[in-house]
Amino acid sequence: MALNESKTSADRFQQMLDKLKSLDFRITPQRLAVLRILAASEDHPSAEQIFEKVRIEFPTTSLATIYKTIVLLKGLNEVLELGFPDGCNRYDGNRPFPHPHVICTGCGKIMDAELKSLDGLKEEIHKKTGFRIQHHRLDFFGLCQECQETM
Amino acid sequence: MALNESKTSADRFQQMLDKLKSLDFRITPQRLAVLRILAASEDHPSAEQIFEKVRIEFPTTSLATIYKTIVLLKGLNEVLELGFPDGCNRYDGNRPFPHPHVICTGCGKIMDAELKSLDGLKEEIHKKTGFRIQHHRLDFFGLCQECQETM
DNA sequence: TCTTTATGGATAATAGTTATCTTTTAGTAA
DNA sequence: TTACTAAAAGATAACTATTATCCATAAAGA
Repeated sequence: MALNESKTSADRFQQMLDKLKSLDFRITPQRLAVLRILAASEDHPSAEQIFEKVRIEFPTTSLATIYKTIVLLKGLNEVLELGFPDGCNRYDGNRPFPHPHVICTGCGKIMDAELKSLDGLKEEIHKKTGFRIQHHRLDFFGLCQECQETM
Repeated sequence: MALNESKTSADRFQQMLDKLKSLDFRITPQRLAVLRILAASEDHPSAEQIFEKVRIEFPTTSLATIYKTIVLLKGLNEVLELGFPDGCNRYDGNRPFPHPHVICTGCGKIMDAELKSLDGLKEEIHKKTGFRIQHHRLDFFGLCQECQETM
C-alpha cells in the first residue's frame, strides 16, 4: 500500500491509539470515542458534529473535551485541521497530511482530492521565493455535480 | 501589459474609484482613504492595520467603517480576502483574484506568488470530481530566507 | 485498594467580525 | 447657496467558535 493511501477505519483507529499509548497519554472512553469517529468519518466533521456523535454514547461529555482531544491529536499530527475564517473548522482523521480539497459552495460538502503535480509546485515556489516550504493548503471551491443540477 | 500583471498604485486606486462611481456608491473621504491604502499596500494588511492608517488622516474613523468598506469592495471583486481561522484576515487590493501566497511561519510575512500550472490543476480537478470550479485558495507555509538565517 | 496526577466537565473569557441604531453628510435639485 | 433625503459614518452591543480556568473525577501504576 502506498504511503498516502487511505487505510481502513480500524487501521486508523489503532494507529491513533498506539500513538497516544506510546506517548503515555491516558486512554479515556471520551478519547476513544473521538478517535473512533475521526477514523470512521469520510466527511470532514466539525467539532460540533463530533461532539454530537460522542454524546450519543456518552451524554455527559463536554464540548471542551472534544476540543482538547482535537488539539492533542493535531499536535501529534494525527488529525488535519481545515480551518475556515467563518469559524467552522473541519477535521480529517484519515489523511492527517496536507492534501487538496474540493469544497461545494452550494451544499458545503468537502471532498478529498489528489493531484500528482503538487510536489513540483512546492519546488517551483521554493526556487522563486527562497522559502523553505513546510506545508500547504489547497482548496478548490465550486459546485458539485448534484448542486449543478439543482441550480 | 498582461491581464494579471500588477498595476501602479494610482492605477488600482482609480480602477476601484471608477467602480464605486459607476455603481453610484457615495465617495466619502473614509472610502477614499481605504482605497488608497489598499491600492498602495504590498503587504496584505489586516483590517486593524488599515484602520490605523486611516486614523492618521481621519482620527474619528470607526473600525466598523473599515469593515463596511471592505465588505463592499469584496462584493465588487475589488479586494481579495485572505481569511485565516485564527481570525486575522488579510486583504489584497492589488490582485483581487485568487492567486498563490507564500506565508512565513516565522515572521508572518505574506507574499504573492505565481504558478504557471494552476489552470491545469483546475482542469484536472474538474475531470476527477465533476465539480464546476469557481475559485480556489492556495497557501504555502514555510520559512522565508531571513527567518531561515535566524532560526 | 490507594495514591497521584492527568483528564473531564462546566463555564467564563477571548477576539475578530457583524448587526443595530442614531447622527452626519454626500449628492442633487431648486 | 440652501434644502432635502437617503446613504454612509460612528459608537457600541451582539455574535460565535475556540480557549482558558478551575475544580471534580477517574486512569494507571504500586
